[in-house]
Amino acid sequence: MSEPTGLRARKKERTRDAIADAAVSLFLEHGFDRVSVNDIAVAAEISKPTLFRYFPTKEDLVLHRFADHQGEAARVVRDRGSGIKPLTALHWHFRAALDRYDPVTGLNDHPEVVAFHRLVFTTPSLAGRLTRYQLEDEEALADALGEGIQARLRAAQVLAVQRVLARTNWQKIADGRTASDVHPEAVADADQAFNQLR
Amino acid sequence: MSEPTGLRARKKERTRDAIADAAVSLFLEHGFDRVSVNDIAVAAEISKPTLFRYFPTKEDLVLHRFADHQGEAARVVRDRGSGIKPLTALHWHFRAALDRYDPVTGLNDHPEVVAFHRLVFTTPSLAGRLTRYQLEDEEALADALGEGIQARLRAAQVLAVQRVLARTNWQKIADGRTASDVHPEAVADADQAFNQLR
DNA sequence: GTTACTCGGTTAAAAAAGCAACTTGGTCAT
DNA sequence: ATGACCAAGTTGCTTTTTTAACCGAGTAAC
Repeated sequence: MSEPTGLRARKKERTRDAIADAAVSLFLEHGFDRVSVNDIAVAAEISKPTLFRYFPTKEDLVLHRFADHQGEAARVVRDRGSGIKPLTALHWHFRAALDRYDPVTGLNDHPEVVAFHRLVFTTPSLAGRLTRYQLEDEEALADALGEGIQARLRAAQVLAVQRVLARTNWQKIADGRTASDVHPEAVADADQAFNQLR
Repeated sequence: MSEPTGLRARKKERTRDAIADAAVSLFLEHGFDRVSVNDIAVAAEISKPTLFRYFPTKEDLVLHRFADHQGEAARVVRDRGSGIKPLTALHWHFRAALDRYDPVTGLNDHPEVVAFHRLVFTTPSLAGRLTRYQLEDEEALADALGEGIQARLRAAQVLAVQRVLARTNWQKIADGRTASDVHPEAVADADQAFNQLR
């Protein structure tokens, strides 16, 4: 089942996690701009070039969590069962994410996750970079949906909807409500939004 | 004060410790001969060639603790203050080791240390290899003491005395007594032995 | 305005580690 | 004794990491 991870692969993954963890925890403590990549390298006990071999930019130290979900929407569409419309596949996928309180849905009240979201959206360079990821995601989804301007438009609308939903959920959490409390509304919002898309 | 240890040196030392710890704990649990170097490599999460880059033989995985004290007697003699006789320097050094319950004196009742001694002295290949270390130690001490057969003889006698003292202490500990209980006798034995050497 | 820092990011060379396949020597079964 | 196996070390090759030095942009001092 699980790939026979060699020693090399296992250590690489651990190093990557250690770097990202050190970075995020330093960022949360002091703010993105007050922490240098050198500080992170020292905290993670690696050298600076090694850090950049794992993450292309300082921003990616934070955004890799989004990056890891790159192209997910496109994949969902491509891998949907036969006879299922793209939009329903995406809808189900989002609802499933909601049900497991996946952080990407904004529906997660773990303090760490909340602080992380705050970090991303209140740091300009991070928010900026995040939109680049979203653009690529959008392109991939467009390709999965077909060709021409039509596919592009639908891809943009779907992702815009998902962003609005996530942002809405996050806002309610930020106001102090719990994830499980918000869950029903989140599901209702999602259903309405996806139905409206058709 | 502390050497400015680079990243490389620090990690190397940690790896070395991790290997040795994994090895000794496996040996203590299953016995020296029932544990393969491969088992150790797996437990320490390194590859077999890497293991042998750190320790030349399987025995050295255990004996490095003695190896790290290699040439200590010689050093004590060379670094003694002016006007101090070699024998007194060695005497004081041994007494200091007794006072801090250094495992090399045999005067240490930590279960781990006791088990470790048992492991070394009941495993033929280990005991054998240990004598090789002692020989080298003896040569170094002889060189520090001077030249000729005279120096050699004295070196051999000093180290023989230390071995007897350690073995005596260890025996008492093995009989169930505590280190602090044995300590006065150990000091008296040492004083007598060293005085007799003059 | 020049000087000197700091910070994000890169480069080249050398050390270290991983991997797989090999040698050597012993043990056991047939 | 032959062949199969296992364990201690080794070898050659590749990948990863460290190190120190550098680049280019920004910025504060004077």
